[in-house]
Amino acid sequence: MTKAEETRFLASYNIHNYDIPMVSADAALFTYHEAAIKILLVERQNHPDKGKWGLPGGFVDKQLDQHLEDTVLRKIKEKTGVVPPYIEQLQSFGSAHRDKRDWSVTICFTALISHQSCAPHIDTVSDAAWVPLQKLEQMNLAFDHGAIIELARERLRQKALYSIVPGYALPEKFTLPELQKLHEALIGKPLQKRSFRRRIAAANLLEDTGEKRSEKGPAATLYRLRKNSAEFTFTRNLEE
Amino acid sequence: MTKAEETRFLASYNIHNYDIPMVSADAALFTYHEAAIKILLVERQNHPDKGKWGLPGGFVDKQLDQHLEDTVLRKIKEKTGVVPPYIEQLQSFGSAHRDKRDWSVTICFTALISHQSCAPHIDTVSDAAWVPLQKLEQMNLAFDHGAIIELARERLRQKALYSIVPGYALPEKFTLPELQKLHEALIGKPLQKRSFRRRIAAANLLEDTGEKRSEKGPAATLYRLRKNSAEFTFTRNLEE
DNA sequence: AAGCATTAGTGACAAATAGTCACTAAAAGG
DNA sequence: CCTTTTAGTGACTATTTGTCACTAATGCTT
Repeated sequence: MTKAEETRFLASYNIHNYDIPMVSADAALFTYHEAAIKILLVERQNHPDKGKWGLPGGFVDKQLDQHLEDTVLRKIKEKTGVVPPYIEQLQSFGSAHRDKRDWSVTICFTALISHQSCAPHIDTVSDAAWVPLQKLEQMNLAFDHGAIIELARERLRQKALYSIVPGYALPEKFTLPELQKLHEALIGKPLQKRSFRRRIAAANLLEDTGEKRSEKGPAATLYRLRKNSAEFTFTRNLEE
Repeated sequence: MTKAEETRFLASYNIHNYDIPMVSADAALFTYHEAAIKILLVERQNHPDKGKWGLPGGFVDKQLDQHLEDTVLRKIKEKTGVVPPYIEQLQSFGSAHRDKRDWSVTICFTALISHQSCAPHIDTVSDAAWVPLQKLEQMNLAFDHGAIIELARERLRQKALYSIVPGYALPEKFTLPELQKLHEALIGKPLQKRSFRRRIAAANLLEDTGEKRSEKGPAATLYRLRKNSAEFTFTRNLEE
């Protein structure tokens, strides 16, 4: 049904210009919510791969965008209503086959954001949703977006070993146990509390908000990320 | 003179198609020769920036190239006659201003090769040359290639602290003192011989060729890189 | 109100790995 | 044969992380 529709669409698709590839930018936007790492996915409204879910992104608009990042941020803002506090270029993917229309290049970014800061807006957008990484396996994503997410996840996993970049996926104020649980979720193994906390304290990466919060135990201190703490890297990895 | 020529060229340049950016791929190809880190530069034969030197690279050719890497490897082979043993994607640069013609995106790669393996072919190509990194400061490179090289160099510097990737810039057979001098050149500081050798030995990254070579002192063992030694990363950096 | 389970935060020592540096001995050249 | 240079190693120090028990704060239950 949609298969035949797509075939018809592809047959009529024709780029009659200089023989250059299409260029788009995509975002792997992660967050951490309810003990799960989630990624923002969008349901495609157009061919090809109509109906499948994939990364938010789109073609570079030469009028609207001055830089590659502008394209991604524009698309992220469309879906979430806000601009993420952390964004970094992941890698570009380009080949004759990754898009059925034509030779296509996508410049992919990894971004992190707190769940709360964009939850209100996402609720009003019917075609965007936070998907826990665990649920991705049984999903058939558009294009090569599955492989892209895989790479983004692996890179984020590495960062969890030598930086506190994952902290940008938490709310502005968070506790050290929360940050550790996020790192553990990324790495896939438990971490030593002592090692984890010691190095963060030594590098002075967090600011004490003066507030505390308690759930099932003693109150935990609420911290926020200091400026430029994304740039800091430890010279030694935590044990995997 | 060439300025007016370029202005005329730019005025007549017109992309009459879908309004999409140009896409090219460039290579920062490094080698180590005569105690200096050198990069392969090419003199531009066409506008814009005609006459300036820049990175080897060019537009994606949808007929010739199946993947982005094919574009770069094709261009590298044109200039050096060979395919480098190490290549990795660096980063993409895209903006409305980086190329005077139009909105332009370039996907940049970092590659390493031994000087000897491509020296014969380069000698026959008049518009390509190995340029020591120290000489780059007084050069006015094409486009944003100066900034790209800066980034590639910094990334390579990091790799010198936690991998032996730089080894791919040496001949197939090399000595440990040679490798260490290369790493020191990248890092900009002397390294502890003991620390440097100990970790390489522990990780079993090199294969003893059984041969030795001597210059002004005792004969040094000749090693070659084991397969996949580029993938290995130490969990702890050397001291900077 | 007292007791219990949970857990934030820390003290103290072991383990692993890099830094330091002197030392031996192998080449090359005079 | 002596000197200079330098590949390679032994042995100890320093630094950082791993380990784990322990204290005490908090919410919940009885």
